[in-house]
Amino acid sequence: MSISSRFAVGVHILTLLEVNKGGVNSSEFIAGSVNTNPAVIRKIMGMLKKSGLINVRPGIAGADLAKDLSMITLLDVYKAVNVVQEKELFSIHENPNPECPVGRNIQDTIGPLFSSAETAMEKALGNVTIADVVKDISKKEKLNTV
Amino acid sequence: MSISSRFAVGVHILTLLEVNKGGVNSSEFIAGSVNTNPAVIRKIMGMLKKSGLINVRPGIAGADLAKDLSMITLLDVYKAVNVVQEKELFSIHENPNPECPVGRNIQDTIGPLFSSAETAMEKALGNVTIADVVKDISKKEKLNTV
DNA sequence: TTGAAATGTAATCAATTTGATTACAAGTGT
DNA sequence: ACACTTGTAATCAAATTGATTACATTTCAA
Repeated sequence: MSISSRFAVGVHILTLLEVNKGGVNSSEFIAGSVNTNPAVIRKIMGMLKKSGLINVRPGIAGADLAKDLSMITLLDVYKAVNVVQEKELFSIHENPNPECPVGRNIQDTIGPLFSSAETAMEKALGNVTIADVVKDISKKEKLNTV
Repeated sequence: MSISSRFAVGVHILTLLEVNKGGVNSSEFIAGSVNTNPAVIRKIMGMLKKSGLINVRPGIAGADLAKDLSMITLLDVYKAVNVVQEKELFSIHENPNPECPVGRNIQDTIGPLFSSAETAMEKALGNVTIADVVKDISKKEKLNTV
């Protein structure tokens, strides 16, 4: 299984808010860039808003970043869109046999190990910001334009 | 979404093969410890076998480890049970708008970033072996027995 | 103040995945 | 020959995803 593309879309949205900050970033406009339904965008924007990453208001078209580009990490987005619940990247089978030495301990033993791996992944996400994403896209655009 | 418990069950199986290496580790016995259906165990064992982690033969009851405990990492198990396809821990939305600067570059930009995070996670899994798991369970058992 | 336009949010739907279950062919040893 | 086990496919309910539709609520301008 893969982690929901809601995460990638969240990054897309934030990036677009910056790149198109001169224009009106309505859910419909963003949906056109992402290529999905405006309602999907609004749902994700609601999550980004709830986490304090963007400003959006009912009735008013458009949204913008609530923080500096360089202060928003991919981890912030990842957490915001709830693609994985805390400590649940890896699921562990429930109700193993308590009468078996392995069964009665396996959960407590691998739980922390799985958490460490999950944390390592999150740490990597925390080292990248939306500013980095915008910068990379700018670089790619310049190369394509030459 | 969470990664399939097939991974956790895979670790459980390998651990049990060691802890109960004196006995006959049939799919039925293992299923009793994991608390699931024998067919589920056989399917996972088939994957572990295909990756060279265990020995199992048709018609012959039981299985055993094909390598030294300390030479089997959680990453080996993770790869063996196919819970996540290569470079696909994070899914990225398809068909973003090619007429938008963000849309036409977002995939190539976040792809490598997501891969790095995925690799960080895998590296953490690679640092732990089944021997470590067995050792931890032994420790817990001794504490419980006192 | 009326109406157009946008956000917020819920409900529904098809597609996909998971784990459980059943069934049975094929291999093995007594 | 027979009992037992593995290998494997098919089926099924439950859960999740993303798309879609619908509509209440909010805002602002005419």
